[in-house]
Amino acid sequence: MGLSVKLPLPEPFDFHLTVGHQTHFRGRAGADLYVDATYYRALRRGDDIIVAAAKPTDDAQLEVRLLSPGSDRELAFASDAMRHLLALDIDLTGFYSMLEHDQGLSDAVGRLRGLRPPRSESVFEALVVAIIGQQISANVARVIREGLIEAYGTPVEAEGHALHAFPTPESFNNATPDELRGLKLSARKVEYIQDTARRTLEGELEIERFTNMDNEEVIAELTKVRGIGRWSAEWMLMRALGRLDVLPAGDLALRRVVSELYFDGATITEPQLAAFGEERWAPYRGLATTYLFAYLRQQRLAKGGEAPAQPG
DNA sequence: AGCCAGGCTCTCG
DNA sequence: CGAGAGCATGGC
Repeated sequence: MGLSVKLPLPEPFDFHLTVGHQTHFRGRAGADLYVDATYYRALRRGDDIIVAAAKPTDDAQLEVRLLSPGSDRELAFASDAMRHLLALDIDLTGFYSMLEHDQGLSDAVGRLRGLRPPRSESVFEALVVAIIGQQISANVARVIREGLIEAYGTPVEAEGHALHAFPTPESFNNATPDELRGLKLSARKVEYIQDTARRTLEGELEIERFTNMDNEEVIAELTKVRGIGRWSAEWMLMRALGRLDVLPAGDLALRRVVSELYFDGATITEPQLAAFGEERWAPYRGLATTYLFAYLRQQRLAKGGEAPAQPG
């Protein structure tokens, strides 16, 4: 059994699209699991692991269940976590009115109504995922991420499903570089990830340090860290801090999709995309980015035809 | 087979 | 300054 609570759903909210995007429409992606129309996640609270499940109810609410031992306190943690992970706290109305005046964007993402920009559990998770994803294709990054989480995450069972909490900074810090290289990371990415783990353990990357900074201040701070460039910092801003007006203009896939939608396939540079986005999408550049990535993921899925998403 | 992927650092002119 | 090499591996 276990404890549960029902959350009111914001409007608009599409559970399937949001969790599907979080799991790359594959049912499982790293620490996130989406099966039986239920979103599962194992979360860390200090040294404890809280296992939470979320599922929409017939009366248009979101039921959050606590699957690990605990009481009201743990349930409240699980419920807050789900609100954070699924971005239930943000207001999408401004973005949607902007969309009405943007033909290119609404043609591409008009069918994604109710998608919310899902978030990571922590700054550490967002940075590690960003570092893994540098330069390589989203597919390769996903494979490598799976391997790391299986090897270093904490295994948990949730209603018969295998689940992993995202690895701790300690676990990466204690690993030898050779072990991590064995998991398909380049020697350089191993350095970056272990350095990020060490800085996290030393308290240098605590989320509180960033919450009062504006985007450019956060980027300036993070890019002092070797291995974290502008793109990775922007990834962290979107995924960990939930910033809604971030445009990773250096992102190759984003440049290509914008080029297709607005420039007839002509190549655009990073400064061109930055200027275009500022004029066109501010203050919702991050939402536009999430929607375009989701659009790309759906395109790829439709083309590749593998790994069906859960029925919605 | 070879080339490109949701970057970043380092080196060199 | 800007340009170019190298990185690791999966997919086309």
